[in-house]
Amino acid sequence: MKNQLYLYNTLSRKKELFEPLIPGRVGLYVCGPTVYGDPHLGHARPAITFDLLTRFLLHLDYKVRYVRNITDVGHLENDADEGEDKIAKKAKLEELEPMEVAQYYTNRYHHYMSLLMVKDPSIEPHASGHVIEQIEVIKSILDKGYAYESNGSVYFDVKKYDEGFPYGILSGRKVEDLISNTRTLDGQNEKRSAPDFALWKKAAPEHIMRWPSPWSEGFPGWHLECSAMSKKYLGEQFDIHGGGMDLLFPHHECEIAQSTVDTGKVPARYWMHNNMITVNGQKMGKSLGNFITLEEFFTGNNKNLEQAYEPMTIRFFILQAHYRSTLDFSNAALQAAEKGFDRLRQAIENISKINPSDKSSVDIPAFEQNCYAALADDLNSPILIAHLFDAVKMINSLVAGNLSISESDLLQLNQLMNLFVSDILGLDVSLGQSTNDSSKLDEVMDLMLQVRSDLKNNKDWATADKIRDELNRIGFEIKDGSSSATWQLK
RNA sequence: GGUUCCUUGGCCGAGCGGUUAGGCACUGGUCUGCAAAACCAGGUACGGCGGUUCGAGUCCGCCAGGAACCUCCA
Repeated sequence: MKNQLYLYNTLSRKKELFEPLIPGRVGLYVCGPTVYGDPHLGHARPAITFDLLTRFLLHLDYKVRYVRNITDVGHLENDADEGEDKIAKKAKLEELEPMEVAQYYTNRYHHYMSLLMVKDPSIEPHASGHVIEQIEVIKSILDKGYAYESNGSVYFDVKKYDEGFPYGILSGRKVEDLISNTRTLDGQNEKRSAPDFALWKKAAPEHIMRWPSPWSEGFPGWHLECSAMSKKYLGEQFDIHGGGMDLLFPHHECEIAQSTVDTGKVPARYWMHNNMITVNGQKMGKSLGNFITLEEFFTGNNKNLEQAYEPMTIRFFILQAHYRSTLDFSNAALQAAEKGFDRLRQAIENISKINPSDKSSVDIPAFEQNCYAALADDLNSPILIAHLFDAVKMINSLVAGNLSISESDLLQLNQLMNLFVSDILGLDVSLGQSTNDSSKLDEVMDLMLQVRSDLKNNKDWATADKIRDELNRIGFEIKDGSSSATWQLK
């Protein structure tokens, strides 16, 4: 029943059958956050995309080692002499220890990811904890002649690399184009050529995050941490490398070049890139200032938000679009997702109300096959969700008695809904009623409904409706059935 | 300027050569004292112009509009 998994590989620009290097095992590396700002909706996308991938791989019985880094050093704010580590800049602004800032945002990231039901990676290496490994990679590249030292900094020689290796295999860039089209930046004089990128940067005097190296007191270059840490934890070659599309160039292209010189191999065989989340058609990003933090989503405290949204609404919203498509944020879209998810949630609750028959008029194996086929086709979560809504309709019809289902099929249906909704899509469908005092609440509500029933029997519609309306106002939804009434918290 | 990608119904969002995507909203019906929920039924679509094909949102070309990357970024 489980299909073979096809994944879109950016390297080949087509869907490919996924075959791991070592049968039964998957090495996955995903570019994690730079911890200098609060996690926002953009951070949720790759986290959820690769969480879905991991959950599905685990379900397919692969042993997965999922490495997702924390970038707490190494990305430059400006080029060359103005070079300053982002973390350090923010730290000075707030007069905090740089690592204190990094730790604060790392904690925040973890907190919000767990609210979104994103599972922890197997290993979460910090760039700052792997400076030694990064220096080793630089030495290796220098030894092989593909890097040069300049004024205490070390640069990767892209032109030389391009002579013997296919620079641009991932992004399709050509070195000549890069040379002629690169925008004029300050301090290019240390580099031999514009596309060259830093492996090690000498720290400016005011730069407080610095480490000793054979070349200078400084810090590792832009793209080095991923090469060094993926090699350390997943080996010279591993299965899947993931990240946002905005990292495709230059980050991943440079990573491939570094690793190829260092180890002789393209580090990952499958490269997966999630698309951006946009606001009014424009990328949601730190530098654009149009991002909404996850905290704001959950509290509703942002001028762009008409209301607060539950973490599961956001997860469902993201999963309703394919990971390689842009997804446009709007309150209307979020609210539609909220209602849709609620219907799904309610249907799962309703499964327990179904009475089995001798035989089925529904096709559960077909439903199962459809779900697996959707996931196997490059993690097509929107198609999977469409099939789940077919099941919602099926469940409600079964409850209404329009369809019939055998006991074994019912058991199977229940398991499949649980599998796809909870285990694989990672959606928490519990309705959030606290269990502590719910029994007393149940008793009170039963009493209210009993009183209403008596009123209705006496044709006192006005009082009966008043009770229903008032309960509605408080937040209880009353559903009058033909024989009895039920209620639920809205 | 270079590279890559996108344009689907009121909104979101799949599909990518021939058969209902799905959700939200909307309309009619069933049920109900009336509602709500649920169920049944229904409508609205592939940016424009050419081309390939028996047949094109789906392939090709041109045009228009938009985006991402080329600079830290998920």
